[in-house]
Amino acid sequence: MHIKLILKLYHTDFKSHAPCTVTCNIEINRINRFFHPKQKGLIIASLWLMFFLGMSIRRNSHKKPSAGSEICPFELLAAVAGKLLQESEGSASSTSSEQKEQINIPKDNVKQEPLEIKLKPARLEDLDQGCCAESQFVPEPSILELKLEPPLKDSLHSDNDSGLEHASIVTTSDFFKEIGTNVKLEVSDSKNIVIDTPSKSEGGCYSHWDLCDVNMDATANIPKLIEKETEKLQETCVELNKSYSSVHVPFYSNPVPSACFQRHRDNNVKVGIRDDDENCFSYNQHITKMKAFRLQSCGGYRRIRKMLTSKYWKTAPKLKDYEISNTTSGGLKSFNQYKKYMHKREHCQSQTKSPFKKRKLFPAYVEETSSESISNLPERHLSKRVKFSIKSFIVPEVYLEMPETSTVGSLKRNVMEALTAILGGELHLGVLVEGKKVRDDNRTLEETGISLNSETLGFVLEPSLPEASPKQPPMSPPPQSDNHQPSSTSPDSPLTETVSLSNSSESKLEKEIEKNKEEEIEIVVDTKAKAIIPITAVTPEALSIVPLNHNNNNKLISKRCEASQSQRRTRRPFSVSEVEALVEAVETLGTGRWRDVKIRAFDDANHRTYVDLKDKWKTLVHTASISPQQRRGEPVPQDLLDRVLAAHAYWSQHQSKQNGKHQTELIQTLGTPVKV
DNA sequence: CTTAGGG
DNA sequence: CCCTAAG
Repeated sequence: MHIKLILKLYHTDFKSHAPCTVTCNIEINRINRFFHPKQKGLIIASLWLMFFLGMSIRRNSHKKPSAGSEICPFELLAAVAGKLLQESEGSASSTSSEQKEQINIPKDNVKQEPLEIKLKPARLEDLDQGCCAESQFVPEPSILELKLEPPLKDSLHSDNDSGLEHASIVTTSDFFKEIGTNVKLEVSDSKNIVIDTPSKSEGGCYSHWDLCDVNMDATANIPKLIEKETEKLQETCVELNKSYSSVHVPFYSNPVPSACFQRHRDNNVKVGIRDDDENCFSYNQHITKMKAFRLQSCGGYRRIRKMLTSKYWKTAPKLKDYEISNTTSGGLKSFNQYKKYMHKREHCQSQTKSPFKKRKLFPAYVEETSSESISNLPERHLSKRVKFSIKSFIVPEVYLEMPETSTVGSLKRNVMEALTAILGGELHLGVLVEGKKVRDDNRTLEETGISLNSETLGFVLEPSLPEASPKQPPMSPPPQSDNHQPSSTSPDSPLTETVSLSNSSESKLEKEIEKNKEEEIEIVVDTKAKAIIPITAVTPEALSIVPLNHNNNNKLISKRCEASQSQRRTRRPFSVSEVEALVEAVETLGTGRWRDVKIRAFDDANHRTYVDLKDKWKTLVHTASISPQQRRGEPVPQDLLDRVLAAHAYWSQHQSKQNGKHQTELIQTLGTPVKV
């Protein structure tokens, strides 16, 4: 499938001669390659943007909600989505009967190989017909072009014009970038960005979308701007939905998006599209940051297959016999090691994109708008809100071995037994960030990077492993009732969680041994979020049951177990303020007393161990000795680096570790080494 | 448990 | 950040 949607928005200000262009390219082909076919949510998500635009055009140009017979952008997009999804389904599983539904669009287009859609009401004047004219599926690659009108100067509330009048900013929104899209926003008027949809229906030459009346100060980030815009866009869409509720759009296997529009209790409007594969994307308020789904578990599937066909398969008795038993810690450890080993393998494989069958989670991440560079804040005054939307949980991986001669029936039985053993027992919930398991329940969202590092967040179900999770005291066993947010106890994360879940478990024996039980759980945290980042961070890491065979299996098993125990911590770059504190402490304490440094300057930062501090110092010294160009990450003020060098020199000379009386001496010694 | 260093 | 050998 090679669908490429190109969407261009031309934002032209005819009042001034400062044209603004918003270009948005969505290459679905790429998406298709990068993500699991079943991750239709993403695809649909990307199409949503188009949808919004299409809706807008339509509304503006026709002012009538009726779908009519004409195909408008929305339908077009929907159709494409359908097509795309169908492809995906087709390749994924062909026998399923559930996917017989066809896209309700002209078939002549369905088969099209490279399909580029071009809607081009590029000019205001053409908008009206443009929309319709293009509504027929154009066999030829086409482009959707919309002209966006800038706001009227007077309609803006920008009174105090900063000196950035003609600053041109080009940026890329995470959202688009992540889904293979590029958004360029050029703003000639740095203070205001307004995106309008052209329409001659209004008195003037254009009508507003009412969505991008964003007025931000000149220093605001463009991304933030885009956020706001998208936000408004979202709202607009919801509104539109009302009038479109009767429109039947041939979204693949699923009637209408409107059916998915739901309202959340606390006025959180949720918009989502659900496909037949229960991939439901919920757009909570803001769609700004749409993160790509990370595939991380394809390896598992492959491995299973491989194992199945491997001639090295050992005869494996009943799974039961191998249930992770908490016999001896030694045994457990070895098991963990196996996990680790496998995990690493998977990590490598995860890079390769390939079709696989695994259900993913769709946690959504939301970040507060006013999020200043949070990472820089000395201490969090404002606690960000994080929003989660968990699509489903993956059942822990199950491994089993069987003799080649065993029957499919026995295979099924074994699988079922294994699953029952896992799911029947106590389940724990694992929280993954960047594919790494967060073990400490007491860490806050911030600390774990869930809020900051919005990359990936995932949840996995795991059987209760007595020994494996020692420091996790009383975690509510059933995942359903589990808040499972490590933040629930965190002081600075005043999150209000609403957990609504519709538990629909079903079992399905996938091709080989795989099997998933699904539980749709939706967790909405907070209310005031600005951006949503659907993420898929499922590590196949979940616990697996491996036949503990007598001999050489133990080795692997051992590795596996350890993985669940030693997940690499999430990376948390030191902020400038932290560096400052570190430097200060080292200046007085020296470089050989990291525990004291820790106590002195990072006593409250549980996630900074003295080893971390030592390491940080090491890197700081290094950083200070290289050219600024070679430095990466958040730049550390030069004066701090100077202090680092000075302190480093001093303490290495004074053989460091002594009492802490060096402070004065140090100061004197250093005198005023810091030359501004 | 801490340090000190290599990875 | 992790891992570990050495105090």
